Amino acid sequence: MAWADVLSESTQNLTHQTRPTQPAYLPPHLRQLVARGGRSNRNSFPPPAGPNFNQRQTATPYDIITEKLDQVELTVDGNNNSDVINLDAYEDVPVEATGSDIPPAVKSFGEIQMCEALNENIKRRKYVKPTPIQRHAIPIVMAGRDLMACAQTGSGKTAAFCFPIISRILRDRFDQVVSVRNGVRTRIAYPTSLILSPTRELSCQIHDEAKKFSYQTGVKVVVAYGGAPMAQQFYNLEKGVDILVATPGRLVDMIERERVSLKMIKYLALDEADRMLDMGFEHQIRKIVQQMGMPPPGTRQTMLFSATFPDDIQRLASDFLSNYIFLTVGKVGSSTDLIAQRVELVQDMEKRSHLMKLLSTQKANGSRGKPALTLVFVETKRGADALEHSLSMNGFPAIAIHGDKVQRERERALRSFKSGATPILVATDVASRGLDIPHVAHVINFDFPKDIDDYVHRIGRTGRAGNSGMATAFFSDKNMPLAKALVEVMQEAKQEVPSWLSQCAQNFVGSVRSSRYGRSKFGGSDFRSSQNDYYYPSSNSNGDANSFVDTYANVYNTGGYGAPTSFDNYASAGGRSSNADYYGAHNPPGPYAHYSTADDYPPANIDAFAARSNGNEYGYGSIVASGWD
DNA sequence: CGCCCTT
Repeated sequence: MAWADVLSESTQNLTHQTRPTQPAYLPPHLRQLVARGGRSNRNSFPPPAGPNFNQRQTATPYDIITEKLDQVELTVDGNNNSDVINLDAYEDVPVEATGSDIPPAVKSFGEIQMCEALNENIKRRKYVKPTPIQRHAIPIVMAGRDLMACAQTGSGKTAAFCFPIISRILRDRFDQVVSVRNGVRTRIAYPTSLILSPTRELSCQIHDEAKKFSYQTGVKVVVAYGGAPMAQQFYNLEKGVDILVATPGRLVDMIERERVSLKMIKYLALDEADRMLDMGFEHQIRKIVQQMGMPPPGTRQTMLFSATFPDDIQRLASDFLSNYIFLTVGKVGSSTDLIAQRVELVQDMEKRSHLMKLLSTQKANGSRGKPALTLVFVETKRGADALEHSLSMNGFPAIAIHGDKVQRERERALRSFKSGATPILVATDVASRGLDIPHVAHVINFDFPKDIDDYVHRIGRTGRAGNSGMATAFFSDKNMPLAKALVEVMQEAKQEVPSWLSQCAQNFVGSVRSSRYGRSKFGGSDFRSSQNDYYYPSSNSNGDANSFVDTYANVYNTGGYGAPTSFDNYASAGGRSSNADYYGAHNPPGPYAHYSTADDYPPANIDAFAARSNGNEYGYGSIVASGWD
C-alpha cells in the first residue's frame, strides 16, 4: 500500500482516546490534515507564510541595546560534591535575535508560565537560573514561534527545547490517539512531538533528559534508534507516546512498518540541525519531515538547534520553518573562553609517538585520584581501532567508539570511558556532537577534521557547564587548507594563535571557501539578513529590506548560570525501554490505558524513577550516567 | 571524502 493511502485510511479512522480528565479534542492542525487527505507536504522556496505572516507589526529599525541583568543569587542547595559551577563563565555572552515580533527573554524560570510539575523537575535538576539560550529560546517557543537557534556547545540546548515542548503538551492536553482499520485498532503510535538527532547515543541522552523533565507530568517520552531490537521500542510506543526521540533511519523504518505515524506531530525539534541537513542526512530528514505525513510548517511548530549553522544549511532548513526567529547566543563554538586551544604542527607519521608523549606528560595530572579523561578524535573507523590497539599495547588504557561497532559495544565504550575505567576514548565523529560527557579534561584532534565546524563541535566535548577544558590539535601538511578557518575560530575564542599557523593561513588564502565566521561575532548570522527582499517580498511597501524585521541584540552579563554539574545522580538512567515492570503486569498495552497522572505515577521519587531503567537485559542502561561521582 | 543514519 502506498504511503498516502496508508495515511489516508488510518486518518479517516483515527480515534481519540480521551485522557481521564479531558474531553476528546481534535487539534486544529489535524483538522487541516484530514481535509487534505494526508497528501505529502512539498514545501516550496521561499517557504509558505506562517500564521503571523500578515500580522507583522510596525517596522522596528535594527537596534542594539545593552542590558545588564539583575544579578540572580545562585545557590545550589544540597549539592555538597566537589563540582563547582564557574559563576563567571558566561559573562558578556552576546545574543542576537532576528525575525518579526520577537518575544522578550526571561530572566528566571519563574517568569515562564510552565506547569508546576515541570518547575519542580527543574528544581530537582538544580537548574537555578536559565542559561542564555534558555532565557531567549523558551519564550520564543512558548509563544508558538518557529525557531532556528545557534548556541554554544554545553550551554543547555536540550532543556531549551524540552521545557517548552513539555509545557505546551501539558497546556494543550493532546489526547493519545489510536487508529482503526477494518474495525480493528492498528498498532500505530501517534506522537505529538518529535525530536531528531544524528546519533543513537545522542538520542538516548536527549531521551534521558526529556524523561527527567517530564517526571510526574504524565508526558510520555519514548526513544527509537537503530542497532537495538525493535521489540522493546515498539512496546514502549504501544504504552503511549507524547514525545518521540529518534534517529532518522530507525524512525523511517518504523513509519514504513506502520508502527509510527507523524500525522499528529505538533512540535518538531532537530538537534544538531546543521548536521541533520548536511550531506548524508538531508535526504532522510526531508523524507521524514516532508513526505511521511507530518503536518506542514505553520501547522506544526519547528525548532532547529545547533552550535554551528552555516548559511547554505540555513537555506535548506528554512524549508521546514514558518516565519521563524533566528537566535544566536554566545560566541562561535562552545564556551570557548573556557577551552584552552592548542595547535601543534605534527606530521602524520609522527602523530602516534607524539600522542603518547602527550599522554605521558598528562598522566600524572589527574584529579581526584583519577586519571583525566581524554577524548581523541580520528578520521576513520579503522583508524580508531588501530589507535586504540596501539595505545593499549603501550600501556595507555584506551577504548574506541565508532559506527562499525555494534551498539552494545558502542555503549560499553562510552560507559567505560565515563566511569574512568578506560580514561582514553578514541572516537570518530560519531562522538563529536552533543554528547554530554562530564569531566572530559582534554580533547585531542589526532586527525584534524575536514570541516571546521566539526572542530568546533569536537572541542565542545570539554569545557561544559562552566568547567574549563583543554583542546589540542595535531595539524599536518594535509590540513593546510583549513588553517585560515582554524585561525578565525581561535581568534573568536581569544586564543593565542601560533605564528606558524598564521603563516600557513596566509599562504593558503583563497584556496578554500572563506570562513563562514568572517562576518559575524556570533556562531552564525541570520542568512535572511541579506535576503530580506526575497523572503518577505510582499509585505514591504517602502522598499526597505529591513523595515519589517525586528532585530535586537543584547550584550549582557549573565553572572554565570545554574547549569547543574552534579545532577548525574538523576542522569543515571532515564527510563529508556524498561518501564515495562511498572506497567506490563497490570496494564494491557494500549496508548491511553497507561497514561499516568501525577498522582498515580509509580516511582516514589525522581531518583527511583531514574534508577529503574538501568541494567535491562539488553545492556542499554544509561549511557549518560555519571562520570566520577 | 568519511562520518553518521532502518534491516
